[in-house]
Amino acid sequence: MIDTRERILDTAEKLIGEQGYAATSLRQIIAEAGVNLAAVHYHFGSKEHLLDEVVLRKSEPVNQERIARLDLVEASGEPLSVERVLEAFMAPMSETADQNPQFVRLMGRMHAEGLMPGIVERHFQPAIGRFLTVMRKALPGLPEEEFLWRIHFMIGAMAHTMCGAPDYTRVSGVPGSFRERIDRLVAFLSAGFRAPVPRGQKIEVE
Amino acid sequence: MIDTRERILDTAEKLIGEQGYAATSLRQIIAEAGVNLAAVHYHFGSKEHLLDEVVLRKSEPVNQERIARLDLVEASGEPLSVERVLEAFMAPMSETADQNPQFVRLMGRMHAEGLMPGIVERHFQPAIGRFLTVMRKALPGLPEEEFLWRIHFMIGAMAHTMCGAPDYTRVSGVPGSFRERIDRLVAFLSAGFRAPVPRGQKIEVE
DNA sequence: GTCTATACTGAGATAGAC
DNA sequence: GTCTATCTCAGTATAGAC
Repeated sequence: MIDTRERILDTAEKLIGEQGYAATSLRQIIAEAGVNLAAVHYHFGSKEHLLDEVVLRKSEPVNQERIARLDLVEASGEPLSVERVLEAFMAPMSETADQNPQFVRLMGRMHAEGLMPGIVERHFQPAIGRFLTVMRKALPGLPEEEFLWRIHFMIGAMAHTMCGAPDYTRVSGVPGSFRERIDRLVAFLSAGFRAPVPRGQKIEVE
Repeated sequence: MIDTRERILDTAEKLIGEQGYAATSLRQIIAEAGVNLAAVHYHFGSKEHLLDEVVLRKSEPVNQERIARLDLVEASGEPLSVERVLEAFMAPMSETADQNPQFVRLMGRMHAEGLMPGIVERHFQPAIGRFLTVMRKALPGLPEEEFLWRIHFMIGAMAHTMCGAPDYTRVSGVPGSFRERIDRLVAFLSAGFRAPVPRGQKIEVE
């Protein structure tokens, strides 16, 4: 059989995006792809490694674009705008998302099943490292510890917004592009990153 | 066997907290609890329902406390402070977390395995509904759609901070209580909720 | 090198005796 | 209420045909 490997990848991407990783058995994938069970283990070694290849194929271009845009922002000269750095990191994701619903579905499944941390560690580290470097330059006055916590808050909000609960758009009636989500998120996060640093046990701003 | 049900619950809570839900088999739970496999299905129906009972036992008091504090804040009279409402919602979680590491571990596992959305839907809805009502009063000028998106961002940041990646505290050297995390998070989110609403395609603040 | 056929181990679930 | 025995289905491993 020609292209056994590609047919497994394509079918796996489709089924895992539709049903999730845990709910999709290798036997279902091989039945729909018309290949033998052992061929999966020959080409990929395990179900987990198969997933890795499926994700890598789609996420690699996004992360390349992220790094390219971050390089551009950094080269534009300081002082860097927090908004611009956030935009450079998030826009490639939203643009891919708006054009490729299947990719969004897949990443949403990964997030919903708690598989994102491992995937991020294996495939997203270079782009994230680049982002941290440039973002740090945009916030020179923020204490390092506070900076890291705020990055942490950002990651949570971003993951939940890009990968989780897309049904929230129903509320307004309009479908709602990812581009719009990102605009809202960037405004929210920029304000958060610029917030005064809390001191002492209780915060008494207001 | 007396107290079969309770012994199953206790053992399940311990093992799932240590190893995760998927990695803990019913056979391992029944071996350590000294009961029969079928007893689990008799008392709980399925592995999933067993997990529900385990989580409910621990999360119910936290959500009760949340509602009580939100009632207090609302009764204090308007205008309500965004910080106070956020504090009322998050403090019970951090206090329980700082006192009960096993509960934190369990919730962290739930989050890491993508089981939180279902748990939230089944057990946290009343407390969240109460929070939304009071929070809305603290932000009367914010458009409804933007309000909902910002709640969404908050949920993501909060889930990631309370349940995910506690190792981030290593960076600073100090252990870092949940109380401290909440203070930082409240400051960050309050600024985000008060950010200007983005209009048009691109944001040009700065 | 690629792939097929088949067997192995362990999971959750269930029927029915006691 | 509890337990024994059994069922189905999962991922994995291996032997050997082409």
